[in-house]
Amino acid sequence: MRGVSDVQTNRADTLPEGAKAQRVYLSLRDQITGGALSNGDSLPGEQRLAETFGVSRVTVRRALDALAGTGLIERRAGSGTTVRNGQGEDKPVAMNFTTLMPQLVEMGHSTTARLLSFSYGTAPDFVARAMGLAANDEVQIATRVRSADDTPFSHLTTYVPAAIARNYSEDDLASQPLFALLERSGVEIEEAHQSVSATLAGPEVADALGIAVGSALLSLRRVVRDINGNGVEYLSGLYRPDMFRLEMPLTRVGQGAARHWEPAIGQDGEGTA
Amino acid sequence: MRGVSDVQTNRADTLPEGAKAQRVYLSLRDQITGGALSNGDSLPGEQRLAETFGVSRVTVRRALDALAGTGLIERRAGSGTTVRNGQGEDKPVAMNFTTLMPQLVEMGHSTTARLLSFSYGTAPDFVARAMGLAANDEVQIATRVRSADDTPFSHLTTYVPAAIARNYSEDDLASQPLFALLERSGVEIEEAHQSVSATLAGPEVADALGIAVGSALLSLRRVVRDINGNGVEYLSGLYRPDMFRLEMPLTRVGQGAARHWEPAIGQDGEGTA
DNA sequence: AAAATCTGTATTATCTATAATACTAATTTA
DNA sequence: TAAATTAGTATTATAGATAATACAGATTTT
Repeated sequence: MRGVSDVQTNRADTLPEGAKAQRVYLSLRDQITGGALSNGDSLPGEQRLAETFGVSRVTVRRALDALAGTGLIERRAGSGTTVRNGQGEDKPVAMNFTTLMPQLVEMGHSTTARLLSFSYGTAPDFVARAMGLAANDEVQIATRVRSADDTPFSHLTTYVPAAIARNYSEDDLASQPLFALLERSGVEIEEAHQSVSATLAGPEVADALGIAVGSALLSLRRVVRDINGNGVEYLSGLYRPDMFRLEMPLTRVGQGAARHWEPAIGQDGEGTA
Repeated sequence: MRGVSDVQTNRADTLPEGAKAQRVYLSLRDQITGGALSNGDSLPGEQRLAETFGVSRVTVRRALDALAGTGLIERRAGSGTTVRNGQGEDKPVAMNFTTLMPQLVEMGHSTTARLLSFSYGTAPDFVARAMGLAANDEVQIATRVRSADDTPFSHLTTYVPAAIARNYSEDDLASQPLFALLERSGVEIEEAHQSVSATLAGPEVADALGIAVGSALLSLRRVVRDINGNGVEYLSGLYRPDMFRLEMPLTRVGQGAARHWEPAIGQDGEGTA
């Protein structure tokens, strides 16, 4: 009854039931995947963890059970618990600032898209406002999940004015980046505004991304306008932080008071190899 | 025993305790903020919601209590529950891409900093690796919390090589952006690499930011290097998504195959007024 | 070998989320 | 006005998460 869950490498569907155990689990998990706890590191003892989190040892135990189930930690009686962060950081998909719009083509990974829903309807309030549409304007609403090497990493919902959206098909959406489709449709893209934030995974998104409800997600909102200032795309994207990072290499240019930062294009901070 | 919690407008501290209530809360919240439920919309009755989610009415009630606490819904006996997606978005602190390094000076808000901890020690593995230091190199480790209008919104931990850090005092850290202190110390900053992701609030950070353990946080890692390629600062920043957004206005420049995106400097997408 | 530390396991008690039910008061609808 | 629907409130019961405690087995340290 938990949707699609028995996948090959679903290391994420083991959330403990209790609320406190959940927090301990999620907190430790993020410390590991986030780099605060590296591979060989040994965790504090269960008793100490219990004190740190202000819960009982049983609760800590549940969280550790879940973590051990995902393979993130290894426990040995007498010795202790050590981090088993499957070594090399797993190379999450990195979206560079400058290659941001072209939506992750050629990333070294083979990314695929799956269309979850597709419909036409009136634009929601906040979309209409952001894009500068009338309240009754019709838009195409599509939700897609993108995967890298068969692991889903992003949940994207796009709103495109119906007049523009008619220029491409449903199949196009599943196979090509929306960005390319827009330009193919003759839209002259001029400006975009992006806002990055964070949120928690709700049931639907969690299911689609193969993660636990309550996991942290990177949230990105994007409004794209053409040369006339008309909104042509509204994107609401949710990304798994363990699979996806937004990278921004910067260099400092100019002299004196005019000295400021600019994106370092053409060079990757970490390398995408 | 929950640390500082009775703040004026902390709407982020309302995650329900129970696991089922959490799911209902997150699901409804996402439907609202995601646009599936717009402003004036009225929700189904509590009894119906209970049936839909397969939980009891008490559980639904908890979720709704939390939603009402955040101001996302409004409940009236006899009438029902309506979505109050308070449109104006509450104007959180917005950090523009181009003004990113100067760390939020002149934001329209009065931001203050509080020094949580301050010490010298050997750099953690991941810091040493990222900055290109030897494993035993000494660094200054400082943790600060920044607040806007007395509401904390960011939790920053910085690592600076001891040799550089000796050039400024502990008091300097509490009053000035680290960035300014570095340049004052004669460091010639040349390059930075930032990585944005998301994570969950652990006990310490949650307490410092006045939010609930398990809340979503925007996570930013920054490595700054000087003209010789030596790492001079490593920053690990956690930001409350309800108080902080990373904004990126972009424009499309160039022609043909060379057409690409560049940050639109000097113009704010939302306005910082 | 002894001591200390750790996970593994078990037991019991308590607290709390959840469920089921009933009722009141406000509001809308017929 | 009467009926229906709704949120607000309260009560009771149950199940499950959590806490507190104790001890055994494994491992490391002294």
